[in-house]
Amino acid sequence: MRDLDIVEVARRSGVPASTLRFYEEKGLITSIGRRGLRRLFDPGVLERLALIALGRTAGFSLDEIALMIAPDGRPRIDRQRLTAKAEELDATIRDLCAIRDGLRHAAACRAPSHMECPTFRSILQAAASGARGARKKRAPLPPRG
Amino acid sequence: MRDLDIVEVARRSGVPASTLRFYEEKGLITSIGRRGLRRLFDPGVLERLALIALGRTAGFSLDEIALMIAPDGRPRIDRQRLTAKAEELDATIRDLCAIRDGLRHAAACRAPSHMECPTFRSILQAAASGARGARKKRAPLPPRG
DNA sequence: GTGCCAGTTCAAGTCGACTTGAGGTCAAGA
DNA sequence: TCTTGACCTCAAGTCGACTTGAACTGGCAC
Repeated sequence: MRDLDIVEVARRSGVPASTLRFYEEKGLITSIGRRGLRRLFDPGVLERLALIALGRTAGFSLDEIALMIAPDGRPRIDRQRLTAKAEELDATIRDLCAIRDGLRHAAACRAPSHMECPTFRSILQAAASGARGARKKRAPLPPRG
Repeated sequence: MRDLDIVEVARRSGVPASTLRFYEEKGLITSIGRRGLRRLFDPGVLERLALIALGRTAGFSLDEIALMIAPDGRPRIDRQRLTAKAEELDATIRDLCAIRDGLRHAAACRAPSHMECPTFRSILQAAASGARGARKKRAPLPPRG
């Protein structure tokens, strides 16, 4: 495949040109030259962008991702880090499942007020104790389609 | 239970005083008076804060939550909204499960490079097509314990 | 009564990931 | 050749949820 200009990369990857420039500035991707003003990229940038998207969805920050992607574009990944992140995701998933079930219950429940429904109250309890716990920042989820 | 001053509410709820002031300013909670300078709150504020925490964990913004909590503190919740949010959470959960499995696989996989592992590549594919899809903002997950 | 500390107000700052705006430049079409 | 339109750079702005800083004040201990 021939080199791609920024417009082409944007089109194929779904990542806006402004974001591509931003990523380049951050060192997440590299352009290999210009055609006129336009940046040219190696087609491999598409795979790299996919890797970045993966990392973002997993909850890594751009800075973390930058550390994990080797300059040559191949992932340079610390297995411990991956495992740790997987466990973090597990916790997140458990929470979200509980909340989702709570929402479904609240939507279906016929108690006169949610506050009088034991199920809802117990969900509240869980949420409250979550807030009371250690306040560690969890990476936000990125936009999704 | 007697009225609680802001320090007490902070202690019991785990929510910093600065955040309580911020929430009051936003109209999410209401103080019922002062003792000297200190705000006093009805003990019901604790339940309300739990409700707010629940909403945040579910991915609602503070503004959305403000709309859902009636002035009297009892939830005023649109069942459709709840169901919609539950479905959104389902999608999120599915994504996160896939990513988590991918991370676990990547951590365990013995392929010389992740890029040569078909499983990893297929995960990449999924991430990439996610990025390509409609770019709707998903609410970030709040901090958790 | 007077000093101190922990509360108060209000404005401004922070953080991450981008986006937007103003003004500049280049390649291609008329 | 000249125009046009798209990309360029660089700085600044945005968004959400708070936090922080400076300056102020009220109740309580001494």
